[in-house]
Amino acid sequence: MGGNLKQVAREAGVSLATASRVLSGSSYPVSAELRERVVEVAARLDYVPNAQARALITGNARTVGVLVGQVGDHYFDALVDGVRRVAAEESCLVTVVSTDRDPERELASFRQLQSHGASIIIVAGSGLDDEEYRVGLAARVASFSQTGRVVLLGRHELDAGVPAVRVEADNHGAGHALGAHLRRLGHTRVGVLSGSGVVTSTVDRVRGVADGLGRAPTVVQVPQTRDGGYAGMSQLLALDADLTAVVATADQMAIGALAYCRDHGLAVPTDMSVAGCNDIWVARDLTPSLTTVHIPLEEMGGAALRLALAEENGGLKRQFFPVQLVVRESTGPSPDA
Amino acid sequence: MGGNLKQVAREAGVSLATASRVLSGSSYPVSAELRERVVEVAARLDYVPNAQARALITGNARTVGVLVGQVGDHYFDALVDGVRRVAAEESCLVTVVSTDRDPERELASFRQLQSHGASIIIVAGSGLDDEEYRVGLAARVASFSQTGRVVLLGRHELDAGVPAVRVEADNHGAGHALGAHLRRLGHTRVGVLSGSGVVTSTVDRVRGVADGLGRAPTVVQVPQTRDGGYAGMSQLLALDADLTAVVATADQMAIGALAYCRDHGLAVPTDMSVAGCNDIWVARDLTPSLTTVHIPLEEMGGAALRLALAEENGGLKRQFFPVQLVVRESTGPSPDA
DNA sequence: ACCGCCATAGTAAACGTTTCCTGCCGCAGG
DNA sequence: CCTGCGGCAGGAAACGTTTACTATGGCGGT
Repeated sequence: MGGNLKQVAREAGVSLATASRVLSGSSYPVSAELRERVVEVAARLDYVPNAQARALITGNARTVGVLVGQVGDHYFDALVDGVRRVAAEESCLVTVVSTDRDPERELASFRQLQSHGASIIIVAGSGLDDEEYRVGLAARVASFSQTGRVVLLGRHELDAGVPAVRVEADNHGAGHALGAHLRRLGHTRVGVLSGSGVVTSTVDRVRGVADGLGRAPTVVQVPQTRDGGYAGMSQLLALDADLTAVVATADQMAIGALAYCRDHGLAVPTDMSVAGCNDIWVARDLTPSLTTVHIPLEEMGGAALRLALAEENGGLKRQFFPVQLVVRESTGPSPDA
Repeated sequence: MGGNLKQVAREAGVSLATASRVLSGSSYPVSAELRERVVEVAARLDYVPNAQARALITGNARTVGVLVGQVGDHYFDALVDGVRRVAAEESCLVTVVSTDRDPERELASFRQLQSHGASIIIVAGSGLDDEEYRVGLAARVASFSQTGRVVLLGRHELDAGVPAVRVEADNHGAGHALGAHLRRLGHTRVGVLSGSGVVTSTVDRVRGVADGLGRAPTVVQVPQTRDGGYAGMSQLLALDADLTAVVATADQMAIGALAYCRDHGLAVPTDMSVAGCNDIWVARDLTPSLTTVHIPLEEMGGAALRLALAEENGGLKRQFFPVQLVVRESTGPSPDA
């Protein structure tokens, strides 16, 4: 299993130190002759430096860990894409680990990333509203921030004392915009398809809808998927057959709701208005195209990493992203009006 | 920056060796009393083992690297999700790095993963049909396979001598199914929206369409995105105004084509049949719902990792996944017939 | 001619683990 | 009573790097 630095040094007839200095890009002066010899031998032997050994000494592995709630969920995928885009520029390695919305797994995964020498950990996970979990996470963050930086992405349940960079979207504002939009259209009986009720971003959106609408909507909690939305639509109508509008806390669920309407002869938006949240790319290509709220998820992901990298020099500690209502064809005036 | 093994050992009044044996789950016998003391101290100090140092000795970091062509592309996202699902079960860490379809970056990234001690590297990247690149990749694979396993996922341009596990889908069959389907519907003038012409999976699909159709379609190469499909549709009609059907090598492009048709008053499928490939989740929720070919991308991703893990004990070297045509509403009889 | 400094090379100590090997103790067999 | 062995603890080497420190030689300044 060839190819370590010692072999290169021996083959090139130089000391370990010299070889290291050449190949690690050190500023220490090495004569042109030796330098060239080392480079040549390294190429010939296909020397690949061992980043683990290097990190053991320098402490910095240029590695970013990202904790997400669920793989395959567009919300997290978009955030991660943003992180990766920046990571590529900075030639950082990104390790994503999914916690499947399990608090215990999230803590364990955090530990695992910490163990593997990540220098930045971005927590985009579930953001659970659970006391024990909160304490555990705070402890992990405190422990890790001695050696690296933590970014809390799209969540805010930890109090300000916790040493972390924060990147957040205006989730309440997103819900509020949708609620107000429906109110302007004359809707009073509104349903909400909500993802898990302990995830802070979801909770904020639901509250926002209520506030924007000026009254309490009917809420059901369902899996945050297309099929969850489909099933939830049926639950909502069972709870209140006179609903004229539905808001989903994520576009996938809204798409499920649209499918339900189509399958059950409900015209959208004539009989039923449907709106989503996040503005996934396909929202504009549906029929009817989906009213939703654009949330700059990719930008947020990118910002998360950038802030963490910049913070070395004491940069910005918090960034808040505004959202924007995108009105399309799936919402219209209430038939009651 | 506390929390290393030496501190735990000192605090517990035992030797480094004993502490290590307790905390690394070694089978070496340690008395119950010391064991308990070590565990207690480790918990109290919040000891987090340094995986880098450990990997330096054991050589095994339980880390999987995945090379993908482009983040945000559903094709790769689905593959990666499959990998991650299995990785979670095996508690492996997954590091994904995007090469943006740049061969040079792909090679560099491969090196970077190798350097960071990945024990398995899954190459799902571009699969370029380029000689120099092929040689470079073969060299990297050969180098890495001395210490780890390589999986080539969804590509086949490397010859059989290269020591790697292979997981492939029947890309030619996918194209063939679509071509044959359109032929049965009486279409003769067919357009193809193709992604990059040097990516093997894409090339295979295009050939498949031609073979299934029994004649050469009009092909344009466009970016493999929704907007690429939209623009490509316009190019195709400029090349042949009498087209009655279009096949896209990925669903996003087909969605763009549908949007183009809607914007330009072409009824689907009456005036124009449109079909995609991959069967992304939203395909059935479009209007009209999209005829496409289901490719088990997640299963393939999962299989890739599983085979690599199993191969330690000399497992299967190659797995081939069949595909299935899914006929929906976006294709119909040719208006010419 | 001597002192000291710069440029460059090499030696060895660290980084945090795991594990080989040696050593101690008590007990059973001769 | 001595020998051997098994259960357990610790010392120290090793993994592949980086880097602080030391060593050498040439050269300019006095």
